[in-house]
Amino acid sequence: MTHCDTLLQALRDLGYRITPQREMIVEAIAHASGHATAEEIFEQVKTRTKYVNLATVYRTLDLLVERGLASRSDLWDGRVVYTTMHHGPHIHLVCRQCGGTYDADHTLLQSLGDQLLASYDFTADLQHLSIIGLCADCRNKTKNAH
Amino acid sequence: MTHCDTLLQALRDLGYRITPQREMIVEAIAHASGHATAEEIFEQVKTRTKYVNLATVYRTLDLLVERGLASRSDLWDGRVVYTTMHHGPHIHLVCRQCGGTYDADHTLLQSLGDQLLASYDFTADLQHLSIIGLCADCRNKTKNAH
DNA sequence: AATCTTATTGCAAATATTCGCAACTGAAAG
DNA sequence: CTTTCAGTTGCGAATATTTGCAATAAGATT
Repeated sequence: MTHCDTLLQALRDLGYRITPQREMIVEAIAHASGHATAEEIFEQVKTRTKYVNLATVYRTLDLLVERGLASRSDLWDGRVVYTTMHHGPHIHLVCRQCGGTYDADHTLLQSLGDQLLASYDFTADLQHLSIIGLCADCRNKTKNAH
Repeated sequence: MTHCDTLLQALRDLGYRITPQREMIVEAIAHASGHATAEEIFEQVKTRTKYVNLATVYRTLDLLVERGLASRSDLWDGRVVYTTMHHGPHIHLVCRQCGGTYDADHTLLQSLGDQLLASYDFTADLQHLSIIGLCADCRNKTKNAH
């Protein structure tokens, strides 16, 4: 069973209808290498059919995220990217000054997740957490960046 | 020295100009109890003067965040709130299904911050981190929420 | 296969946020 | 106190995202 099929089946199991639009959107995001923006996914699908609307793409992506089948990362400077959970987990370190992004080992979050579950009964999605901060470069030239 | 003055002085020290607009925006956010949206801050300032523009509010807030003087939290369902660093640090747990938010003890992030600095030379802003996930209520009724 | 129920779509309008650019004005220097 | 110049503002236009609503069509039922 391919990754797409897994996702589609998950949606079906949750009681959602599988429309041609959803199928193509899911295929697009599943096959995207790494992260993709809503716009990119829309463009991708549009190369295959004219029966898609950007609003539907947004709605489908929201749906996937809401159900934990995809993740949405707010990359600071306005970029918002989506990935299926299939994509290997990692932390996004996003520099609030230069907007640069760096990947960090997600196992650093292991104990945090456990504690949130134990203490707050909250199941954290730590697959693609974004953490804002300052990268080393920007920290060293903090005074002259405007 | 009041909290506002501290912020304004910090901006001045960084070489930014202190305009009446910035002064009022800083006062608004500093005095807001807890979190405030850009729109709320704009409304607040507008009760005092007509010489403010929403774009300026956004620009000033971005500036404060960029310089680490305030934090911006993306509260999932579209709400984006700002707080000065003065506001006590805590983790925002945001449920991706019901949109509910819960505060968690930020000391859970202590070691994470240390490790990110040690391993990636990245200074993480963990004062008001938002973590997406599923709250206990929503986890227990996953199947019938659409 | 026809029917029915209601989730889903498309479209256009509403929101939220950002950006380009000309006019304006802090604050440093004289 | 005046000048100067780069940093800021306001405005309107561009972008990004969401929402209301009528039309459409999955998928269950018969």
